[in-house]
Amino acid sequence: MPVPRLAVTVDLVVLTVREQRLCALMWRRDHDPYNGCWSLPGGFIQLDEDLPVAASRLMAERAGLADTPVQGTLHLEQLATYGYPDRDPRQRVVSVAYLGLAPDLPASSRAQVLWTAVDDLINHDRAAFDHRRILCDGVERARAKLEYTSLAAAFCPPEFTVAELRRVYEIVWGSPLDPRNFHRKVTGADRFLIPTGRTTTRDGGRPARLYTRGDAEQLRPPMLRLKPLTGHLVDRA
Amino acid sequence: MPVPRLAVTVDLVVLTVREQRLCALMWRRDHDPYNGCWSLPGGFIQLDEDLPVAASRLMAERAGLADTPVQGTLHLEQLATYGYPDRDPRQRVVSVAYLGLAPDLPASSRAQVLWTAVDDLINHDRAAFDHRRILCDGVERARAKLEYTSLAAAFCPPEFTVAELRRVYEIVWGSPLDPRNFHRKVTGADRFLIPTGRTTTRDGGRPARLYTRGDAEQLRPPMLRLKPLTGHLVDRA
DNA sequence: ACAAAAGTGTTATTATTACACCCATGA
DNA sequence: TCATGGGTGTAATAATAACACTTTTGT
Repeated sequence: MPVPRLAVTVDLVVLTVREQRLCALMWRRDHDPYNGCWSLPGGFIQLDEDLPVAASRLMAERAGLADTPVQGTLHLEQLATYGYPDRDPRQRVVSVAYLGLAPDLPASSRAQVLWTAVDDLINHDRAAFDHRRILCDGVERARAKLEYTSLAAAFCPPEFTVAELRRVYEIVWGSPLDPRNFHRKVTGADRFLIPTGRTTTRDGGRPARLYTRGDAEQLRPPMLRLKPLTGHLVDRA
Repeated sequence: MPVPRLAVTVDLVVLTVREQRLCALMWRRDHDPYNGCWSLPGGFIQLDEDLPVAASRLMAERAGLADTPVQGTLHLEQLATYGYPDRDPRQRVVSVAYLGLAPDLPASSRAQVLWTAVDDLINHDRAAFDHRRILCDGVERARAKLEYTSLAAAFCPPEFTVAELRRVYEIVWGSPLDPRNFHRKVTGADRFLIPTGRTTTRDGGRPARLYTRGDAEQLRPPMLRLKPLTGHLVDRA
């Protein structure tokens, strides 16, 4: 019996923190289906292309973000795969979603792709296909990973202050953190932050020390947010 | 330009604990490529079939485990997707891997599918395709999730003792835990274990209370294993 | 009675929380 | 000098780790 063959796409959930809000890079559709709705940037994978390669290519082509705008800052990881039969009304498409975290960069020059606040996207639901669901899964993954990894630094410029890092946590989690305790926790964690020796006053007040991200990928014990949120699983039979 | 179409499979990493070892359900290949090697049970998805449905179907067809041998015990979740171009020498295949956790059940009656110790599989490397890599990712996911979820109970029969649960942790993590502290931790966690009132002496010694799994999915604060292992990411561009 | 495993108590150490307080800059 | 945010100290609470010790069975 013949092997069924399907169209496979890569969709990107690219998140950043800008203007005190968690934002996602969204594509404004200008034709049917879902004309006028927001969709995640993405596209079909090529026959000779590995999945992460396709994700990087689409990040440049469709999201307008070159692979390494600042060295080492752009994070890209596989999120999950979505494949129920009628998720695209035209044809069956299996979509491998990738999660990208970026500092506050200028997006593409194209007007079609825009940073959009995640809250608005989730509440007003003008998202095409199942992209609201994929976006939610990506946001929840990012929230969870801030707890036990150094990923928050991916939202920051190459050099950042402890308070800037804290604001990332507060905006992504949507809850305030004690500045003093946060400071001790992240500066006390082994290999988590590396002081550069420089300082900045860009946030006003007393000069703050600047750090770069250390090579520790895990944060143990984790930073804990209260209310674990009803952790809705990505997929379950 | 035409949309490329690819073969899509679902592969299963099904884990259990038996005879004091962590075991995976493996398929002994009897034809090329990789004749004589072990491969993960799996197969092509059908055109009208959602991914979790395909995973359940293949769990029955190829792994010989019916969907609910014991109600609620069998856990199935999406693991990751693998798609680099030459992972199957015959044709390009994108594979969505699922992770299953099961109590110590008799596997299929077919001789072709067998419980095999994970240590041996990883050390001797007689695995077909990239199935060693997928297996490792599944094992690492299971290890990590024992820390902060109640998933260890998925390896146990419907009613189990605290010591049986502890042995799951010890075998999956490969390191001993203090029985007293473990006991207090899991019995003290809210909604984690529900006492049935019954006891058993099947492990010898003083009768142990039997529990069923509670409805808490998270364990906070987490159970922590030392040496976080070099957490190798599933996928990264 | 004894071995074996379940389960409880206790204490030292470590981490988190919730603050008071001081420090260094720009205006 | 004052407002603003950066950074340190400290004491109460909670969690963990490392034990001694008691309980309840089978043999």
